[in-house]
Amino acid sequence: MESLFMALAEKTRLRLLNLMRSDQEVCVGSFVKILGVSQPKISRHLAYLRNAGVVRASRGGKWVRYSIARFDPKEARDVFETLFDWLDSDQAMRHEREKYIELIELPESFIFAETHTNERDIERSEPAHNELEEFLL
Amino acid sequence: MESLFMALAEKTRLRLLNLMRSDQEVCVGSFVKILGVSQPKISRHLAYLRNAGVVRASRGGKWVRYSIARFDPKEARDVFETLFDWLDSDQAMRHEREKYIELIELPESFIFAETHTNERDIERSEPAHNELEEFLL
DNA sequence: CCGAAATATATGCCAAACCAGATATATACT
DNA sequence: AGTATATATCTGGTTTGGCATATATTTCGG
Repeated sequence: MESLFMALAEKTRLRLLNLMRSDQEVCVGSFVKILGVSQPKISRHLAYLRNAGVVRASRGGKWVRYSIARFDPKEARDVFETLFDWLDSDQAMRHEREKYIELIELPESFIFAETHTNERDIERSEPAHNELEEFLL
Repeated sequence: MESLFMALAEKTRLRLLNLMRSDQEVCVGSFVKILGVSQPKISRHLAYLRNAGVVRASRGGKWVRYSIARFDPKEARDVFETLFDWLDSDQAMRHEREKYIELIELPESFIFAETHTNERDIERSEPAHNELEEFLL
């Protein structure tokens, strides 16, 4: 219980969780780009959350996607529900989250690309960060 | 927001908050006796909670009584509600809290004694810690 | 009514532990 | 190879606990 709250006691981690709401799976690259935080920092905080049992990771191809774990006691889930409502009342948090939701709703979104055929791979091998940064601009 | 969760990320502080549920005002001595933790440690963690804006203190005579503060955003209060439900699902927490509630329901409870008449004072001048420790045994 | 004693609470200090942040390096996948 | 992600390490700052001590408030003795 303490470790869960410890996991929530940091801004970056709250922003990470905010993007993982609604059973969304988010890959590290998205975090990096949307939050504008360095990749090692993101990775480290994700490791914190992982160790605290707050998120789980699943590797799909080159990407690792994180999502919020389901908790044993229902009461813990309820805490998260209310936390999310709180996050939603925050202007910046809501904006970041909407930005992410827009992003993944793009049909050509490469963020969640699974295994690709070769054609697709070529598309993806384009300088992806440029497209993404353009979109996020 | 982070500071609030930081305040919750420690067992002693959670136990303190657990005793302050239901708009109860609790004096430092009660914490010390019920939780079995040294007085400076209690005082320190209470100061931590005070600085984080989680609790407020009011002095009544010789005693200082702490209670959970009311928060600005409703969403923060909701987090606390669910936190309390979670605490209540914990065996030890529930027991500690019941112990405290029994204690303050004693009509002769000296825990919250305000200014006393002389007769009363005599009662209180008995070795109070013995009574209390007896009760808590 | 004054001052000493008793009780309740807070704080200063120190060492140990812990944690965040950054950079560098390693690993895994394509 | 090159890209995506993870880990290791170091450093500085924060937290923590214990102990002693300081402050505040009431009580009591004279």
